[in-house]
Amino acid sequence: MTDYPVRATRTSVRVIEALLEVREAGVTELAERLDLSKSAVHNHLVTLERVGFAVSDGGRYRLGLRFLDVGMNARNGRDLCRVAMAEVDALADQTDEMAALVVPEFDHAVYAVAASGGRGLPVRLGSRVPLHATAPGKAVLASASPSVIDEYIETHGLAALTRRTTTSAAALREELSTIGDRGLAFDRGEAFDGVRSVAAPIRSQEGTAGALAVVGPGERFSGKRLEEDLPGLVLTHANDIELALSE
Amino acid sequence: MTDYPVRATRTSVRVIEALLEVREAGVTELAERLDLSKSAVHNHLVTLERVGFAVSDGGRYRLGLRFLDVGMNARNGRDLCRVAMAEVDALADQTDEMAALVVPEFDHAVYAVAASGGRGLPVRLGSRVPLHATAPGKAVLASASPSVIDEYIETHGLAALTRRTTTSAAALREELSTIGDRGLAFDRGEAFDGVRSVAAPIRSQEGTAGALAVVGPGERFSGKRLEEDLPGLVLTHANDIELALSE
DNA sequence: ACGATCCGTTCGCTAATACTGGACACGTTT
DNA sequence: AAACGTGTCCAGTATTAGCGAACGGATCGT
Repeated sequence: MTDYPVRATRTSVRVIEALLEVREAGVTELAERLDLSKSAVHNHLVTLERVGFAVSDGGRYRLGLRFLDVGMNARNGRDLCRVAMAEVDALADQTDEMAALVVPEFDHAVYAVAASGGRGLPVRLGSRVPLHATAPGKAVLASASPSVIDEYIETHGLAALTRRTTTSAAALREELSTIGDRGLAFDRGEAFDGVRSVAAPIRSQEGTAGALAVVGPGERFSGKRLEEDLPGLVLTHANDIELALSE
Repeated sequence: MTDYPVRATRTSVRVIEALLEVREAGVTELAERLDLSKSAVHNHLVTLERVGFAVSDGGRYRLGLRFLDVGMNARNGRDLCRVAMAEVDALADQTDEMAALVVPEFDHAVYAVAASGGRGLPVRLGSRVPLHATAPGKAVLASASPSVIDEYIETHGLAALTRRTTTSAAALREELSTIGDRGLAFDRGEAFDGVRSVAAPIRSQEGTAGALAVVGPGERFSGKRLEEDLPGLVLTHANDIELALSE
């Protein structure tokens, strides 16, 4: 239990995390799972319900949709996300694939905006993936300074998500360097088997703010389409976002 | 400050709500706004950051995208929402308008699933609207017992959001009755000027669980399309959802 | 139909802590 | 260079978070 200055808040969050896992639970079940007294859990649940973060339904509790509200507001509160929405939509439309804006947070790549182009794979908004195993993640990482990259590798390691994940620090550094030069990153099944993606970094005055990506199945992401067509579209829209951001 | 059993959690939520309003703020600004000491706010912010609910950027704080993650998980954790996603997509596709699943929570209508059919109006996921002024809201309300309806009217009143909002209790009760009979609700600019919608309740074994709706501009929502075509599609998909839910 | 058993909730109690006010360190500004 | 502004840290105390036991209501098995 590393230093949480406000312990009660940490406890409430633990309750939230438990509800995240089990979807729905009673007081007793949560108390056992969290190793807390029933009354403590009850107090937290009542508080969470009062603020809309939990809902009770005849003794059983689940998470409230207020999280959706806050999450969407948090996202829309960021200039980059608001600006990127139209471009993500356009990219999804033109490619007929899933397009997304990814933003780095706590050393992870977070899907902040997504649009499924009809037949595209679904990507859960808000989901996190490691920076080293996905095209947008690498695009973001590539424009960081070498020392930051080293630190990232050191603290997080390079976990193998699939057989194709880059797990060698040297190989990753090399790849990041070429990504930085071209302004384009690829992922060929490195995070999920059979899922490929193309991404371009979005740069603002204070460094790289995120990445624009197209994600799709290996069957459709190959050959000239993967090497030229998709990269061209991604680059165009990434540029548009950068332009819209600067003014 | 009505009874919040865990006061510290309430305080953290107040910090979150403040950040929701101002998007980005420093410790001092938040302390003034919340009438708390700087150190207290600082402690809450550090705790919130540790759990991913806030991010600091050189002294300034904003909400973390973890809210998006939790919110999406909370939503997908509900059978109704998961089942409805495909139908909402299909409805948006067929109508080329914004389609949405609305779920009641804390006496409000919450947009839980949404799909913009290309040219549809955007609806913010997680946003709340009063039950009495929107088609899906009325659809949900209509299948409640008369006593529940009376209680709702008594506690919330019938605020006029536009000139067309139904503000008379008698008129609302009458309308709800016909909505209950037909299984269809309409909204002609009652919540937002120029915005109309058609909705059908989704009924499960334990009452009405939500409503399926199509939302669009008055120019396209009129005549036979509003009266027959859209209602037909909404009813069909609402039925499909009920079916998928029951097994 | 009726105990037995489970659950959510309530109620004191006490050790732990959330908040205050003040001091510190750092960056920018005047 | 000094005067402000900021975010962060520190000690003290009134507050309270969490515990354990008891209550009342529902559900189960018999």
